[in-house]
Amino acid sequence: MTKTAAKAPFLSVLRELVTCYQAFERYSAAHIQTLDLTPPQFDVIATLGNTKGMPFRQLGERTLITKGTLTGVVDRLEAKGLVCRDNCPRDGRSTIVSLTRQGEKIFDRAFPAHVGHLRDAFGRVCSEELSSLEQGLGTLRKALNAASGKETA
Amino acid sequence: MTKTAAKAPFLSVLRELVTCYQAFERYSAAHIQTLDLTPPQFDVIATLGNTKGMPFRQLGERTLITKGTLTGVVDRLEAKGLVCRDNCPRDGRSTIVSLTRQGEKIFDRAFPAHVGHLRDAFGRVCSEELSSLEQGLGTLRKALNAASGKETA
DNA sequence: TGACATCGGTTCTAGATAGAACTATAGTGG
DNA sequence: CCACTATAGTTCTATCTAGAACCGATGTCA
Repeated sequence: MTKTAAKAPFLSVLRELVTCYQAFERYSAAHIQTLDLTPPQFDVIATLGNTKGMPFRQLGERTLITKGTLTGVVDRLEAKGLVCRDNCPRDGRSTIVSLTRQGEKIFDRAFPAHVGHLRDAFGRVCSEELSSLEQGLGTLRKALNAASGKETA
Repeated sequence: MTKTAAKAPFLSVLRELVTCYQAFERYSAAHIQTLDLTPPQFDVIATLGNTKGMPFRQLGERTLITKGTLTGVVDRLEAKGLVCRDNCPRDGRSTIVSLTRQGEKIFDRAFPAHVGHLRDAFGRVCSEELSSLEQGLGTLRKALNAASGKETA
């Protein structure tokens, strides 16, 4: 009967977290796809927008993509002509990634459109509930980090 | 300036959803890894536990893994000797996946342990907050589904 | 200044992912 | 009973993923 394990009450929160996240991913990805981009590719474009470019390391921190993965994502964006790599004059190890002219065009068009798309969904939830949700998620995240011994807050 | 787009208030909820989900994934995966399983593999084991097996289709619905992906996951579990495929006597198209003896042993050991691991984290959050979180996530999920025109509720 | 640790990126490996095309079986309507 | 359609899994393609091993450039410290 897997007695204590079977129906711990928190498992339903867990399932909701997963399905909600997946619903968001699907919703967001469906729109991004119409731009011929993948979600990580869009993430990179969105992060580089309105900047003069940044090194790989920083780009990875902001997009939450690990460096090994990021190399491939940037490769494909470079192949599409949307970003370019340049040597960092200050540090011979470092590579600066920035949007090309064409990448900026995509950003200017796609970013506001995507935020608008998201607003269509999030706007259906009242702001009190959103802020309570944000707080609850923060609490859970801190609990997860604390439990994994990292105390990352 | 990407005026309307730049700092829509819901973007912070969004970011929290993503980071919280990732924190959960990391926390959960770290434990599962100690069992020499990947998260999807564990999902399959957990779903098959205490059942007599089920067809691919049903297994995919429950684990939220699409069928093309599921084939590969089951392949690897079969290679490890934890699950087996059998022809469905009722339907020649269908394949029944079930735990082997060894798979059941893993399940009996790993499933309660994993739930306990999760409880270590979720137990740090009071149950009122958890249920409020569950409700907020549900609301958002419904909003996302509604906005994508599916009205899936 | 020369040994050594560190850091930024790339490469490699194994696995997961969705989606589309494909195969074979099952059910359905004339 | 035969054509047609739908369904269950597999295969294929392109991408993403983390993590480990690697390589060249930097920085440190003795």
